[in-house]
Order: sequence, then structure tokens, then C-alpha cells
Amino acid sequence: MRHHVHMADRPKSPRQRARAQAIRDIKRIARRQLTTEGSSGLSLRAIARELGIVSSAVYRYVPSRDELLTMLIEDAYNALGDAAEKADRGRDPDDLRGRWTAIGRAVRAWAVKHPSDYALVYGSPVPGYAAPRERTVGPGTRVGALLVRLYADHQRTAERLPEPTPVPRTLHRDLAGIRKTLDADVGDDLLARGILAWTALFGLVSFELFGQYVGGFADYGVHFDHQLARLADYVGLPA
Amino acid sequence: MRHHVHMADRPKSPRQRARAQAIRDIKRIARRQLTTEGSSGLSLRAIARELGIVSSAVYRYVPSRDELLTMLIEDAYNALGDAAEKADRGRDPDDLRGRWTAIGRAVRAWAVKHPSDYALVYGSPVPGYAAPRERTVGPGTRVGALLVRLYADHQRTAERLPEPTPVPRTLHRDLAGIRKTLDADVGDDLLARGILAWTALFGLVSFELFGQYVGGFADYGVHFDHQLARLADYVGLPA
DNA sequence: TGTACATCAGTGAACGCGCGTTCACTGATGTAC
DNA sequence: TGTACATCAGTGAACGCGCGTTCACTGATGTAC
Repeated sequence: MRHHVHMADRPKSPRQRARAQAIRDIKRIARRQLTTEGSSGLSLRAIARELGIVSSAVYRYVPSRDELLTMLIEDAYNALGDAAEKADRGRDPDDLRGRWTAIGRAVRAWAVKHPSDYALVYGSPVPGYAAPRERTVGPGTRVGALLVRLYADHQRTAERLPEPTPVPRTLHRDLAGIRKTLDADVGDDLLARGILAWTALFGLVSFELFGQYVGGFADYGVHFDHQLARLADYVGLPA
Repeated sequence: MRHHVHMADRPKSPRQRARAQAIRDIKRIARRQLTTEGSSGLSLRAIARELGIVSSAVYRYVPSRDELLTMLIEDAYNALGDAAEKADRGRDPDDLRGRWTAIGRAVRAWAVKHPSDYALVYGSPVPGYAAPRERTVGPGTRVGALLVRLYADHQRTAERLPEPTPVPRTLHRDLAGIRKTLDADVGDDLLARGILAWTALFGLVSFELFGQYVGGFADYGVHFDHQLARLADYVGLPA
């Protein structure tokens, strides 16, 4: 279980430390509950029971069930973002294919290790619950933003980019918006390719976790690595 | 709402017709419930309430909640399979790219029209429920099998296939198993490409429906069509 | 064509269980003087 | 350093609601002779 360490997280008094620990415990149990019961099975009463505490006491730490869900979603996005960024930093910045591969594998590894967190953010939306945008959009775009930076590095340094396919005007406008949002210097064709590669990467992970490959692959890792390399080819990363 | 019409479906007596209608009604309401409440919110009592019937009466038509879920999953897979196959049949069999495009668009169109059914089968698994394999694997592989037939046609008629990338031995074995299961004469490289294209296709649909492109695209259809064409390129379908 | 019996749809009560959230409260821990 | 007060964790009861499933039953519809 990895956590962001902010300044504000530094515990001061013992009471504050105990409080922080209690919140961590609640989230840990909640995460396990998601695994076995799914997002709509998340129950504050069950958490209280497991903590050996009366149900109303949970409200000392968490304002409501929905709020807890939002916290878990934020955490999941951030944990995945951390894992991907760490994998990226572990490679020579000039080794673009190595970085792509490391990021892709990190995403898969994190998802396999935390399937319920992955399902929480990349699976079907939780019914009757809409995550507050201002809190989830930022963390939710970290992997995408990281990949776009990689593509920008690629465009800057590439001897040869893939033969560009022209994009329709409507798509051009949408790509321009994305370029601006992510502040990334990536041309239309490469950006479109990158978005497809990013989508396919998560498609590979989702199919594995959500059981669409029923018994098709004895070794999913080999399949995944192969396809990851093909996606690197597709965006033109040097071998 | 489309249905398979089997011989056995032909209603005989008025009582049997009423019974069939009641089952249809139950499934219709259940499907709407999935939309608003999600898979774990599926409630026989709520269905009974809406039908104006006492809750125990539902058991005349449906043996249990889990069984109803299984029926809905079967229906969803079959409806999607029907839509994809119908789109495929609507094209000149020799127009491989046209067939691919038609199938892809049909998948997306069906998913957009029936988001909760799509989520039921391609989203996060329903917690505490495992679909009986013998009943869902068949319907669940219809789209994949259809695409593999398309790839086989491609291999049979292509003047030139994409430059093949060698696959690792482990992957070769898995591909051989898939080839055998689907009885498809498709080489390793083309099959691997086809699987990636298939995965990416559903990745595109899932990202759209599960909200990963938050406001990124004003016109998702244009993006989708563009990427669908790029995937056709990737498997080497002639333009 | 009419009657006797079997089938089936739907009732209503019950079992035993779950949930989120509020509220007034006790008692321990921390803080300010 | 000791005392008075404020803060906070946790209690226990309650509100009002939900669920799947079983069971003995009534009464209508169908079927066989």
C-alpha cells in the first residue's frame, strides 16, 4: 500500500497519529470489501464491525459512504499514477521504448495486484454515485498525461515518425483541445496514434481482469508484452 | 429489443403466451434497473413492485436472482452478437474493410444504446456472482469468433499481409489453442494483430462508456471511426 | 357438451438478515492558564 | 506543576428503509374423459 506523503500528512500529536491510522484502517478494510463485495457492497457498518467499533463511530472519520468512495477513487488513481511515473523515472529518459514498456507493465502489474481498485476506476461506473469531477479528473489523467509527455519527447527527438494519416477536421479540433489541456507539443497524427495505444493498453488490462480472455492464454504476460511492443511500433518508437 | 427466435419459442396456449410475456416484462424491468442501480442493485422485490405483483410471485417465472442475472448476461451477449453479425452480413463479403468497419460501428452503436447491458458483460464482474461458464462462454465469444472469420477471409484472399513480427514460443502455443478453438485458419502474426485490434475496439467502447475520456472529445464518433480505420490498417485490410 | 381434476398464477405472512445516518450521551485525552 | 475546561473517540438506541427466499393458501384457467 503506497501513499503520497504531503507536508500536511506529518502527524503532530499522538491523537492525530491515531486518527490518521484509523482512517488508513478504514480505507484498507474498505478496499478489501470492494474486492469481495464490489463497489455497491461497500458498507460502513461492515467496516465498523470489522474494526470492532460501533457503526456510528465511523462517522468520526468519514463523513459519508459516498465520500469514502471518492477517497478510494482518488487513492486508486494516485497509486496507479505513482506506479506508472516511478516506472518511467526508472528508465533512461532517452530510451523511449524502454519507458513505454516500463509504464505499460507497471500499469498492468498494479492492476493485477489491486484488481478491485482498478475495477473501481476503469470498470463500470458505480451506479447512483457520480465522483466529484474537481477531485477525480486530476488524478485520473496522470497516466494519460505521462504518456503524452513521452510522445512529446518522441516527436522532439525522432529521426522519423510514422507516415502520418490525415485526420478529419472535427477530430483535429478535439486533438487541439487535448493538446492544450495537457500542454503537449504532439502533432495530430502522433497524438491520435498515442491515444489509440493508450486505449489499447487499458483494453488489454481490462480484458485480462474482467475475464474476456476466458482461458485463452496460458501466459497472459507474454501476450501482453508482445502486444505492448506492437503498440510501441505503432506509435513509431525506435527499437 | 431484438430476440432470437427459436422453434421452442413459439407460444402454444394463451397461458404459455402470457407466461412468455411475463418473463419478457421481468427482463425488461430488470434491464432498466441495471441502468439506474447497477448489477448489485438488481432486486426481485423491486421488479415485483413495478409489475404490481407480490414479491414471491416473481418466483413463478425466475428461479432466483442469480439465475435472472445469468439470463440477462446471455441475452446481452446474444444481442451484441446478433447486431455484429447482422452488420457483417449487410456488406459485400469481399469488402473486408467495409465488414470490419460495420462490425466495429455496430458494436459501439449497440453499446451506446444499451450501456447497462454492455457494462454487465464488459465491465467489472458482478461481485459474489460467477456466471456459469457453460452458458456464457458460447454467446460471449460470438463477436470474437466473427472477427476471426473475417481475418481468415483476409488471409485467404490478401495479396499482401502485414510484415509479420515473430511471436515468442509461449505465445505461439496460446495462439495455436485459440486457432483450434475457433477453427480459424489464421497465421500467428495476423491472429495476434487481430486480437489486438479486437481488444482495442472494445477498449475504445469501454473508455467512451465508462467515462475515461472526460470531455476530451466533442465528437466521439469521429474519433472512433478514425481509430477503427487505423486498426483496419494495422491488420492490413485493403483500403 | 359437460363435468372432474390437475395445473398454474398470484397472495400474504413470515424468517432473518442487511443498510446509512442521526442523536444525546459518557469518559478519556489534550490544552491553556 | 496542578487545575479547569474544551476537544474528541466511541457508545447505544433509534428511524425508516431495503433485500432474497419459503410456505401454505385461494381461485382461476386449462385438460381429459
